[in-house]
Amino acid sequence: MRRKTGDKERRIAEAAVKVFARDGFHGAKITHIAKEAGVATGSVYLYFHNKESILHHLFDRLWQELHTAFAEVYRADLSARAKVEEIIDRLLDQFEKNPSLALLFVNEQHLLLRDGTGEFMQYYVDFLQLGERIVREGMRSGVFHPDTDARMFTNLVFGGVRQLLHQWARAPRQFPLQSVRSEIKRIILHGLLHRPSA
Amino acid sequence: MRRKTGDKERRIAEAAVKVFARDGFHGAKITHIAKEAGVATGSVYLYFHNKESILHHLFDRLWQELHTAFAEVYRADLSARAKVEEIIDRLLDQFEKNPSLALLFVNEQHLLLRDGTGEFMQYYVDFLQLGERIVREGMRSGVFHPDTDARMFTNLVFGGVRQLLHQWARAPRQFPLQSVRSEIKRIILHGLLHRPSA
Amino acid sequence: MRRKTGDKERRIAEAAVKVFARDGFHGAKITHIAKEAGVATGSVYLYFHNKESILHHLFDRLWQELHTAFAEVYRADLSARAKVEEIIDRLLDQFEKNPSLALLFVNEQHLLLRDGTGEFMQYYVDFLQLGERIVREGMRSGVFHPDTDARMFTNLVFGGVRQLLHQWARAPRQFPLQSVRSEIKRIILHGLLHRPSA
Amino acid sequence: MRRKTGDKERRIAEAAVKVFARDGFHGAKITHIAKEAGVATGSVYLYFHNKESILHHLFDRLWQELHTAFAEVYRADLSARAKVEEIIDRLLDQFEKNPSLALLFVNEQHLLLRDGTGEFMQYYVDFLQLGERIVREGMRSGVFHPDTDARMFTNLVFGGVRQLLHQWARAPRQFPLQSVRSEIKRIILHGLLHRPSA
DNA sequence: CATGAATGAGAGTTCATTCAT
DNA sequence: AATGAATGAACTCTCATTCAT
Repeated sequence: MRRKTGDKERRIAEAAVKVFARDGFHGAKITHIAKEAGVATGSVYLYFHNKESILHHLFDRLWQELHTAFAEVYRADLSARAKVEEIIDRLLDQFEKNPSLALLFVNEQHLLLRDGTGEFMQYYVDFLQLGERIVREGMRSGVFHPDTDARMFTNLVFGGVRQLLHQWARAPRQFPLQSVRSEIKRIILHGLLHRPSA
Repeated sequence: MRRKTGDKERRIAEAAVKVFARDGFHGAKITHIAKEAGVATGSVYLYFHNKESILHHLFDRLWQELHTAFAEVYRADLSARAKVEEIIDRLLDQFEKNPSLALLFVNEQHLLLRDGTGEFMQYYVDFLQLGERIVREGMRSGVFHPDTDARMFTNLVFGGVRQLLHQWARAPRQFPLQSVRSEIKRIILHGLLHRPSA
Repeated sequence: MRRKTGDKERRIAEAAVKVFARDGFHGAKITHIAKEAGVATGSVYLYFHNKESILHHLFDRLWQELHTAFAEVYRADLSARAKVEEIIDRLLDQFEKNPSLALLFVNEQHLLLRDGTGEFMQYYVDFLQLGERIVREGMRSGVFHPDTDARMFTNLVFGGVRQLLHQWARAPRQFPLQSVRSEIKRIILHGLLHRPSA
Repeated sequence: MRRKTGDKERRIAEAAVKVFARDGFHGAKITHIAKEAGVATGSVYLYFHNKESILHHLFDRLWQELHTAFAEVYRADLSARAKVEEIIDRLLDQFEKNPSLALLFVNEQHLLLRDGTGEFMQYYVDFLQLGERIVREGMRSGVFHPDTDARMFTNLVFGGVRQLLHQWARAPRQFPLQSVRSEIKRIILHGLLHRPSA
């Protein structure tokens, strides 16, 4: 028999990231994914139930990894501020090596949010709650401004990071990830206003 | 209710906003848009060249309006800080009456960004530059922190607003636009950190 | 607009009879049916939900017509024997002009019997019951043999007619419908045995 | 239970009868047949050239057995009437132990009749001719009615048996094979009419 | 011989777009 | 200008068959 090589699923998944990122989920043709993966069309269906399940798989995996990273940060012995900074870093780390994944993340997640199902959904919700919890932690300890709305803050930052990730993926030179990291932190921590007295 | 007068184009455009928002651009069927607009399928093609051009039209119009609003703010006799606040308000104003438009804005714009063409593209780029200019203006006058990266800041805020707009459109109760406005401003102006001395 | 000509559905239905009869349901391609009907592929789906529903439609219509004919016979003022003969005639009448319909009837009905749904199913069951009732009627009046099992008889005759219909459709010369009619009647009424005394 | 010895071909054939009967030839998947036979998918192709040839094989074997049985009857020292009765019995005997085989016989034979090839075809034609010969034999000896059309009669009976076999396979309780046997014989021999004088 | 993963041609169906009325 | 029936290209998915192991 022809033994399952074991990397075929990964090859298909990686090809899908690339093609979904390039053509968008609806513009992506299974045939192209198969070709990109060096596999026959039908083989895609040996590993994935259908086109949409490939997308689900990718987001499930992505968010599972993010979740793991975030949980680690959350449990770490760090100040709330350090946790906020670390989470931003971990989020960006996830995409640093793979701009295609960033484009997928930024452009296609709404397809899955629409129906609200999928393993990844739980991780996504957890992530937002975790962000809120850290913010409240910092508020209790007096480091963060007491009037902060934790949920708004978390979403604001998440959306900002997402947008910058998008810009980076489209033009890495103009938005070097190193600057992205530091600028995000500076702005969300200190705000835009200049306070010479501080 | 308006009857079949000369406003068919607008009726189709409005129907498209609704259907695109509900079903997504690719899930939306021209037939449904026509029905929603109270118009025959073929009539859609009397006013729009094809499906994609409807989307282009919607984004062109949206960004043109945003552009007008932003330009007004930019030229106004306001402090840089007030301009930043005002721009956020104008951005949210645009969607306040129309959650469907917000969903369209948030979920489907990437389709048009992909190829980088379209009238709206110029307005979008202009908007980001205008944000940068205002930030630099504030930096020069000493109100904004001198180390701010204007482009990063603008994108961060734009992404954050986008995300909160999304949340609002999906669950208006949990993200009342009024709170969204004030929280965004507070956070981006003062940052997350608490400075009792300030 | 392009007015619905009204005969397109019939053209498709008739083409389907022909193609199903020739190639079998599974061997039949929608494309071929469309071409045979002088219609575009997609047009088939304006009139029928899917391939299987064409088959359902054909059998529904066929059995509805048979049902009407049978009910007429049943209600007529005829002896039980005359009714039996008449029903056989009506059954064959239905196919006399359309050998393809006969092949469809003979070869593909089992596909629909499998799941037991469809409008036609009721007519089919009714037909068999009606046959039984006529036989019992004749038994009561003493014309038919008292030991006859009405259900078995009905099925036997139905099966026999079906088989001869099949042979006729495949080789009309060898099984002229006129002989088929008279032979069936002779055999089922008098049986195979020769009784000189009778 | 037999283990993987040299009987794979038979195991596949038997599995095929079951699966073809249950799902129909076109609904049957080679994979399912293989699984049912306890064999790998590819192994099916070691014993059969392709899917259709499995069907051919089954019908060839079936008709060969029927042929043997019929030939035996034909050569036996029996009256024409007894031969007719015996042939009906032998036909039903063949399926008595295997309702799946009956369903296969009844529902899928038309697939092979279509092209008219296959070993079984000869046996099938022979069977019909043999039926005719017996009928003529009985006519010559004066036992059967002289006006009988032997070919029509044979087909009528064959079709009737087929139909009753079908009913039995679908609902054995309602059509017990024992009653089926006796009723068929009674009806075809004596006919439906009641003749008190006889 | 046996295996079952891999193949890829092919079919049903959808739907943006066209066009006769 | 307006209509909506008609079109047909194109895509997803299936599954009989093959073949490396």
